[in-house]
Amino acid sequence: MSSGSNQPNRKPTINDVASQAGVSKKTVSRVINGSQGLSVTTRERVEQAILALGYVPNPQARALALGRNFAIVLLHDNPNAQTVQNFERGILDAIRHSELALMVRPVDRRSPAMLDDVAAFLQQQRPIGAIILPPISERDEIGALCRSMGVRFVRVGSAALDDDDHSVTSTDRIAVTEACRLLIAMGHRRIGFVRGPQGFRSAAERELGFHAAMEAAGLPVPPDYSAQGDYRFESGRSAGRLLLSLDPRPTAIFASNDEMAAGVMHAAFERNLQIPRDLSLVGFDDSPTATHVWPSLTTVRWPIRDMGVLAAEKLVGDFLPSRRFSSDFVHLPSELVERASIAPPPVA
Amino acid sequence: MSSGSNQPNRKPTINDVASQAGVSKKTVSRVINGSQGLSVTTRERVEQAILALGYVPNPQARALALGRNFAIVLLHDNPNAQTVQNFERGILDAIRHSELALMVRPVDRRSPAMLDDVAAFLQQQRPIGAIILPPISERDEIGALCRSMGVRFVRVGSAALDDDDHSVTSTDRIAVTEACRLLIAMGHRRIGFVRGPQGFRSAAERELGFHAAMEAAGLPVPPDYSAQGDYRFESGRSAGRLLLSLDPRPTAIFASNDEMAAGVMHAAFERNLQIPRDLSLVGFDDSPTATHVWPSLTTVRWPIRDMGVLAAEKLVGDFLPSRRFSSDFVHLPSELVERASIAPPPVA
DNA sequence: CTGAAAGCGCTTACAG
DNA sequence: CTGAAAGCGCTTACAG
Repeated sequence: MSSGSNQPNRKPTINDVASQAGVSKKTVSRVINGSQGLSVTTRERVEQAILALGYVPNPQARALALGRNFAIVLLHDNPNAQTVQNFERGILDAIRHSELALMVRPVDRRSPAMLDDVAAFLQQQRPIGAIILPPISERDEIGALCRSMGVRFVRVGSAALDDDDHSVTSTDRIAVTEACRLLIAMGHRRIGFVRGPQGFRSAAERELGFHAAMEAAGLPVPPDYSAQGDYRFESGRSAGRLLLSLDPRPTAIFASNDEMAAGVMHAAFERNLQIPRDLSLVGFDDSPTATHVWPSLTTVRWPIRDMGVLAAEKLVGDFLPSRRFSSDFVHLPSELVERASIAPPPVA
Repeated sequence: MSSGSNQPNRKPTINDVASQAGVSKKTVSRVINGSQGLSVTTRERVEQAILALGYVPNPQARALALGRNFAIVLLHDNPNAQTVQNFERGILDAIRHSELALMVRPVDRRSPAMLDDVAAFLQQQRPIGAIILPPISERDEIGALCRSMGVRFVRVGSAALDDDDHSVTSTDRIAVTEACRLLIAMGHRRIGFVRGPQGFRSAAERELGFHAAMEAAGLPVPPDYSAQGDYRFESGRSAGRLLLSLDPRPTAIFASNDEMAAGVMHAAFERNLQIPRDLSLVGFDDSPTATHVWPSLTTVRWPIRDMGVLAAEKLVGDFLPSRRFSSDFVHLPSELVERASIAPPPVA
């Protein structure tokens, strides 16, 4: 835990650049910040001095002067590690060649002090902006909080949660409708549904997609063919046991995420049912689990990493050297991935 | 993207506290930083003023004055999202009630500029310290770099990578030996092994654990009963196909992580082998996959989250209000988790 | 045990 | 188009 020794060649500061270029440090500052209205000659001279000295602006000093940290914060309370990690990757992809850093801040959705915690954190760290993941992204108060604090923000979700400048959205409903339409086209009539947790917008959207497909096909949706889950494996197994004990039992089940689909698989195997021969199964997320289970799981790919990129670009596009999505982009498609877990229903 | 409006009651600064308490700001600074040698009366007066005003030190100003950011950075190039996420959780658990923030920095192991990138990042962000995950934690240069820059660091790994102040370690070798001993005790004689990627210390440790168990039991380890993998699912499937085509084929396989174990399962099912009836299988990590596959996978729990806590406590214990591990702690046990994927070998 | 001065490395009005 | 002055909110020697 030694502290730094005084390096012979200390880091060059804005003053070094200024004297090297023969200008004031204000002018150097203008170059760093890409301000308009500088003579080309001056700018070039400064840029050369910056290069020659290997000057890099000190983020701490800028942060103090600006009252803003050159960082963006990822605010989340998402229980799924893979999901969070993929968002992180996407954000980091986007800011890789920028001067921005990523800070991570998990919050506790159940705590009554959650909003105060977030407020205190933003007040302290003063990031340029925040990217907010579901499910907390779905709470309007958190958008209001960021607005009132002058912190940029983007809310990520399975449906539009805010205006286009402040939201990034996947098309879960459409994708689920498509998946169920495929099952119906294969001949399935009794399709079970495992719900996501109550109060989650993603869960609601996926259920709406299911109902849309069933209605369009004129198929009934008896209440007992839907079972409540909470996005976790255990809840999927319980839901599967329930649905598979129905008579007649469903010939296909859509689970609102892959973890619950894995739980349904266990319920099926417990009853010696084979997938997809006796039961077709579709999940949602395209998580590693979907490829690891046997048979591999047909699922909907949730474009998480791309959503992370888009959210970061929307948030701090003006700090990025390049971007992948155009600035008015909002919706990223969730897409069906066909694998081995679906087949036509058994001929009764 | 509105910028902040001037709030009627701006944040109190150290000056406000100083005048409220009737002391100099230097004294306030001393209280904030817990310096020795202050009269109890003075300290109490300052603490009351801090409470009354709701004062919180401005991290940006401290960072500039100290030349240190009140943050720790997680440096990693780990391909496994779940692993990274669990470390993050552990670190965040530890620093929850501190003034520290967590920054995440993935790096590219293959890039020749990797060390320069890390150096530039540390130079810019000036974190208090860095927690370094495997596999890059295994490179001694990265420890040397942190030392030379006066940045605290802890290297996490499956074996001691540095002195006790700078490393947190799991006991992979012992745990794998134990797992294999269990297989042997069940009656297995031909045990296949799927290696992790070359050059990874965790992979080497796990293989050493396997060999130790086999040797202790006087069992041969024919070279073709070991197959190369890279910790990814596909490599596990390939390795499984190879091992299961041997004659006589192994009655049990140890895969160096769960993802590869899932791949071996696929290879077994492709050949219509049943697990554990025809083949016993053990993985490593206790990742979600281990519970999601059917049959659920016997595996070794890698104590990632605890390692994250311990690493953070070791790194910045002096900034934390409380700690879970004593400061001289280094080794955290990897433990066997018995599930449904192992059984005695088929009676030939 | 406590304080006045100077400084960390930037940026923001305000001039000219 | 460019600059001198003041300030962001802390801490570090140096005194006393």
